[in-house]
Amino acid sequence: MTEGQKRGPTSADKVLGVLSLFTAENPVWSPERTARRQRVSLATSYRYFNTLVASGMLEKLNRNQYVLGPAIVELDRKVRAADPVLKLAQPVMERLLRRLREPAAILLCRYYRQKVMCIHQETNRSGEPVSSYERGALRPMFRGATSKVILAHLPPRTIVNLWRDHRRDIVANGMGPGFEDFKANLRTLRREPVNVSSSEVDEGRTGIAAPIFDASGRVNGSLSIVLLSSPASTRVVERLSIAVQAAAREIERSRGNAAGQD
Amino acid sequence: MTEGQKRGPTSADKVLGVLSLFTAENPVWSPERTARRQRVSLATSYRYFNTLVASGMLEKLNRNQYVLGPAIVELDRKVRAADPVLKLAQPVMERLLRRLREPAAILLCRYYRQKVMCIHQETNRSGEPVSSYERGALRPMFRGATSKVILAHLPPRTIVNLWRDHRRDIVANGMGPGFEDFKANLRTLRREPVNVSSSEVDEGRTGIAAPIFDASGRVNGSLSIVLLSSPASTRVVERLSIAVQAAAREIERSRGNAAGQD
DNA sequence: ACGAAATTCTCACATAGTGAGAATTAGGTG
DNA sequence: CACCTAATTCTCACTATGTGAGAATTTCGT
Repeated sequence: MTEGQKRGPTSADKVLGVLSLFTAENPVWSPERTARRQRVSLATSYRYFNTLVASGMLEKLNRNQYVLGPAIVELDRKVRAADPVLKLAQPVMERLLRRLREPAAILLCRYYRQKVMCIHQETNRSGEPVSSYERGALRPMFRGATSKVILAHLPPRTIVNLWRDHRRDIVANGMGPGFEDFKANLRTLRREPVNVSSSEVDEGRTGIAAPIFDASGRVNGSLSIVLLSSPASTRVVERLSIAVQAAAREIERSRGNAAGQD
Repeated sequence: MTEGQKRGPTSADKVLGVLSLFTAENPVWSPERTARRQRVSLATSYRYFNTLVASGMLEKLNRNQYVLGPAIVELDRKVRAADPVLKLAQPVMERLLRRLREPAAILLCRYYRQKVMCIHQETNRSGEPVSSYERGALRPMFRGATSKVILAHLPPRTIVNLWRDHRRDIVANGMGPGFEDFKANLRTLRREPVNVSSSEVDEGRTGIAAPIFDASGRVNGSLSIVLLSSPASTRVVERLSIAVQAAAREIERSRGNAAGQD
């Protein structure tokens, strides 16, 4: 475990790194600003932009303005088409949703880079925002039913890494103060077939989540019901808990696979 | 116009090139197969895969199996969030759809790489496939209302390039046989505020499409209604034509922008 | 058509990407 | 649980190629 030689980022790393500068708040970048940010020359920055534009990952909007490009849209379609879990889950999610009377959303989520990402959302509230937790959106790992139910079943390696990197956050969410406490909390979570959490992510929302496992028993993600209105009666929660569980089982039954490292 | 020196693909080009190997039919690739395909050594191919996995663009599924990764999902969300046309169009599309009684889909499309790409689809047929023309899907440039209405308004440069690269296809779709004929056909298309085409893409479907222009008068894309059932009465088509036009205008009114080169 | 800013080009240099093969790791199997 | 094979990483020498500085050129708004 003695530090291996640190290898500098490769050229392609830096090119791909450009993409991660683009965010919802900052969707437009210029080669100049990027050059400064990445500590490369302006010429090099232009070279990066050109290869990214050539591949369609970026698109030139105007003179000095580049945005994320259409190749990404095309690629995401392929991701959807190739995702076996999504393919199996979607009809199950639709059916589950159709049984609900209250305004709600059904979420399919997965672990990604120490966070949880939404893969698919079905909602019965057409038009307006039920949950901003839509495909591609990330949520914290330690709050909300959707996340916690995944967290609880992550492999030990990953748990250790999470503790190493997010100790403060874990403690702040009442899963501390020590590593042993954290593990004990996860053990407790694992005992319950579903997790129910209220107002942990969005005020007033209640999440009811069940884990989805792959053929070899690893957590593949989670399926959850998000209720718009604050906690209904206990009986309703119980009914819905059984429903998500059943749906998760149904998805598992047709055994797909997907990955998830840290 | 004497050939400039051909510059070989840069390293990053080749790394990004790996992504384009992944398709719906062939969603899983190994470093080995990729190495042969790209004419690089196995070691280099592994290096490519590693940088792509590190960035999340690829994901290791199993031993020798890599698939497109979650970073793409995350990026597409940012693309959606940053797309001003989409943001404006979506509510308009929903409203338009709500007025239709017949099973239908509303499509928002754009030009991309000598093809037309779907940006968003709204449908009133929940569950089952109304149109496989969903976000990220590509369609031929010379068939279907959705495409033709964009084609008609592309800038001259692009038209020339299309003729150069797809003469055969253009002629096969009855827009030939010469370049002058092609241009004449486009002129005719431009005269009509909407285009109506039946069974050109999918058997039995009818598309009614209107172009969307940006602030400086360039085609930004198209808005179209796709009817599931074969051609209704002329009166219905006329009513819908007026509706798409109105919707397209409405989108334009709140002036967004987007790009589109060849 | 003009002028300023954006973008590409040139070129010499050294970094860093490359291939061949050895070394190591990982996963399935008996 | 240890083996065996295939997958993956590592080493290293070499040279291709990515890089920065600045000049040349193009682009676009006015």
